[in-house]
Amino acid sequence: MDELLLSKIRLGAIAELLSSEWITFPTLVRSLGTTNGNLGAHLLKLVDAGYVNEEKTFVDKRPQTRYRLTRRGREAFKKHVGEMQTLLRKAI
Amino acid sequence: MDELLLSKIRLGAIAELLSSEWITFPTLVRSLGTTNGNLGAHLLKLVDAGYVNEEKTFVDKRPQTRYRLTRRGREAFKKHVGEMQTLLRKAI
DNA sequence: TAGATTAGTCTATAAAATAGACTAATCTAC
DNA sequence: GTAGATTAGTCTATTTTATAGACTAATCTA
Repeated sequence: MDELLLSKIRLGAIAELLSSEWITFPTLVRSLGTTNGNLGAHLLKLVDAGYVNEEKTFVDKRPQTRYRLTRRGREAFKKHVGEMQTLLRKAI
Repeated sequence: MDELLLSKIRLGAIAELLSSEWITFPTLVRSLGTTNGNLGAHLLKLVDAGYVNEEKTFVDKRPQTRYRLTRRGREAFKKHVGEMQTLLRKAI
């Protein structure tokens, strides 16, 4: 079981990233309804695990950090769901 | 998203309970490889949420606490898996 | 009766999540 | 140009949660 995926914020971030390409930090803060500090800590874990890529650039002379799901992150999420489904079969 | 189900120990307990009827406390401790105090705390949350029933009896003059998944717990787990699947569709 | 075993709770510690202060830079309006 | 507002993001302190193991109370074994 993937402990990284046992988190509301991290799962929410992955959900957002599943359907788009790059998403910026402030966009994720708003869509997840959390705070800068909290999201920053969670994203760091996802980056460290290789589940998301982080890219720091400047846009209009302002810093911009954006994130994208990696293949590895996508596969990890699929695997996680598969494990849950396997468990669920026992429930029916 | 059901925060109660975002826990390795609690998910593990539910996985055990999905396939059987009543399971005793020490059996769960052994199968989950955790400690008494830890499991006790997690089971308390599941009981408080109405996801599992707790029954305290005496067997051979010894106390025995055993647990069983409730319909509500089963449904909550199903719903949780369903939500994960919904997310996953975006990933493929 | 002494020591070992068992069930389970209680408590202290460790780890994780969270909020918001803080820094540094740009923008706006005077 | 400068004062105040805004933005991005990091850092730190606090709160919450998870965890381990001590502890209690009872039974069993020799």
